[in-house]
Amino acid sequence: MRYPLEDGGYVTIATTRPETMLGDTGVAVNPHDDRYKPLIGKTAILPLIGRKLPIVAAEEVDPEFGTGVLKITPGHDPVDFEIGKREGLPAVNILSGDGTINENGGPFAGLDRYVAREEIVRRLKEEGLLEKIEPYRHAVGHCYRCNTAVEPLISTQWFVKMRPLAEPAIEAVKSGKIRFIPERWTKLYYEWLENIRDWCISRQLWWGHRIPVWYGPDGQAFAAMDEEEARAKARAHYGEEVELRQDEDVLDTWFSSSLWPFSVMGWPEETEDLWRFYPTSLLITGFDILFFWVARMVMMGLKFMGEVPFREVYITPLIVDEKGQKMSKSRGNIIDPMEVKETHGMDALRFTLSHASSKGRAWRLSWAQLDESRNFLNKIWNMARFILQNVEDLPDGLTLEERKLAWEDRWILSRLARTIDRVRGELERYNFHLVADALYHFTWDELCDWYLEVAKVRLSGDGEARRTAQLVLRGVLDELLRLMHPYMPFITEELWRHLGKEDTIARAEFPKADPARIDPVAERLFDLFRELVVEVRAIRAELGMPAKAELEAVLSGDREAAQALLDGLSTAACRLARLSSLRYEEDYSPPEGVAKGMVGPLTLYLPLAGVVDWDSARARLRRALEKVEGELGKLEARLSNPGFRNRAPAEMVAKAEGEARELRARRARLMRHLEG
RNA sequence: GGGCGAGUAGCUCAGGGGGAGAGCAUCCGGCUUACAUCCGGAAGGUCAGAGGUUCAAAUCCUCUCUCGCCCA
Repeated sequence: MRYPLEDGGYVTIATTRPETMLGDTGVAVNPHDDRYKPLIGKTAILPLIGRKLPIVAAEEVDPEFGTGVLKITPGHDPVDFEIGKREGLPAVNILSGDGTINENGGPFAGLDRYVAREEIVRRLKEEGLLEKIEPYRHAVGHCYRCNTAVEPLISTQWFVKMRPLAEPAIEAVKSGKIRFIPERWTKLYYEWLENIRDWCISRQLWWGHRIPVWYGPDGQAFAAMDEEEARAKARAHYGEEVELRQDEDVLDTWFSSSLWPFSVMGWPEETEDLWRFYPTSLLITGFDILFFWVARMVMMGLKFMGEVPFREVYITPLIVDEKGQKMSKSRGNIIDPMEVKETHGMDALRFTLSHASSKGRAWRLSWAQLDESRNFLNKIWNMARFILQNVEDLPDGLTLEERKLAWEDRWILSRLARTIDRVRGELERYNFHLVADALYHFTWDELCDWYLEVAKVRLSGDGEARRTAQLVLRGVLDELLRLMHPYMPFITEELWRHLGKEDTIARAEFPKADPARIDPVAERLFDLFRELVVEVRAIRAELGMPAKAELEAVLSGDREAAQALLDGLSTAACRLARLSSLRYEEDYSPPEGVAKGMVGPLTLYLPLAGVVDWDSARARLRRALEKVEGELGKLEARLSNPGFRNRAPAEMVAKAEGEARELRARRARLMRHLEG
């Protein structure tokens, strides 16, 4: 559109909304734009209307965009409004509430905005003021419900003055009355509050909490708790009864939400709940509403209750799909909780979310992870079923007191005690994913893979040994269910009842570790036992032994270690490693055709029959030797560094020396076996 | 322009000063009476790059690169 200049000539201005010209009160150019610099301070004439438009300088104008000349319509554009305010240009509203042009539109008054648009274009064309029309993809906002183009216009709205509210909210965090986890969010919180702007709380919606303000006939506003109070205020003001009209707008939902910590407990009544439960201890929410909600709850809590609404704020990441994209229906990457409920169960969803929670910004959720959780729950179910089947005949009243525990009992009880400690510790630090991890690995890798398998030895027998195993199994299940319950409430409740409990598990005591159960001796021995079983299995698998062949194994080396192992765990070792026998010989001289392996300070001899790849056997030993030499090389380099000996803690030096000693012994054995 | 987060095994991610871990995927072998949604074994990584601090760096500091988000 061409806007004539008072002194002759014209400037050309591009617009996507020609009808807004009716509200133009100025023209702006960029002060650094040489093309238009001379025009600053001059005057343009608004076509069709004749209004005089001062030409002003504004940094906001992008010389590259359009023609580089901007028409200023303070009444209908936010940027123009700012410029207009700065330059003292009047704001003219040309629109009525129904989308028609109002009396400020001169000859176009009464026309629908789109009709007016066509009419204006036609008239400009007639007057030779239309330079050209070209297609353009614009970014005018549309209503997400009715898809109507949204027209910015100036109106009266209610604002909350934020500065006086923000100061105490900053102070509450600075003084430590509120703590953010992870701590880094604190910074963002400060930044927002320190640069806070007044908050517009009027919303032009048809639903919601209506703004509690009533207007008299002359527009005088009366804010009140209800209409009756407003009426009283009006009566006092006018000295007579007048008609009142309530503001038609509703409050921003975040305004109502900011009152939530106390309004849900009955505020403004002084209820018992309010006294008892305000402030709460912990708020858990996503970082995306740190400003919208969290900061505002703090401000309102301090304002109306005189106290912070919560002591700690745990900020979670945002749930996204496995590619890191925000879940949205239009993108089609939604994981629907209702579908998860059918296919995997809510426990699986809960466990997955716990396990996948992290301190980053993305909380990735995928069907693969849900599968993993479902498998874990299935494992728990089967583990519990096995235990329950095996303790059916356990009489009431028996306890572990005074009973002689097997090595494996001491081991699993020790591991459980450590797991309980770990779970409690990580819960206190809000490391939910580490809690999930601890539960997962204790249950699967220790209880199921090792303890249950070893316990089968005694369970298949009878007498007191069987009773002890049963008691340990039942006890471990009992504690483990309580420990897992917050992470998987449904399955644990169900199994709890199968354990014969009357009351809900939700009311049971959360386990507390008994330090006396922590048993490093049993852990060391059981580790050696596991090493033995794994070594036998590995040798068979790698050397291509038939899976079913039962073997006679011989141990030699450290007599003491072998003794404890054979005394307590040889039957279990035979069962788990499929051995027909396991014995110790101090100076064993193996015949031909014996595979050799390393088990801690012991050497394992495994006479193999059948189709065996002896080259692999030697290769296996060589690989072991290479690994030992590699590790030993690094250790010795460290130990020969004077700086390490002088500066590192003595226990680190001692540890390295011990490890080097063991590796040297192992290396010697490996070399001997490779020669033989 | 400013700020924040992420970059570790093929994939998804833990770990956060003492020498690298999980699940899935891959390869080999198993229906061993709780579980094939399972069991056993194996392979796979100069922890984005470059400097620095330290006896010691995936881990702490600085810079660079890539990706994502927030604010203006």
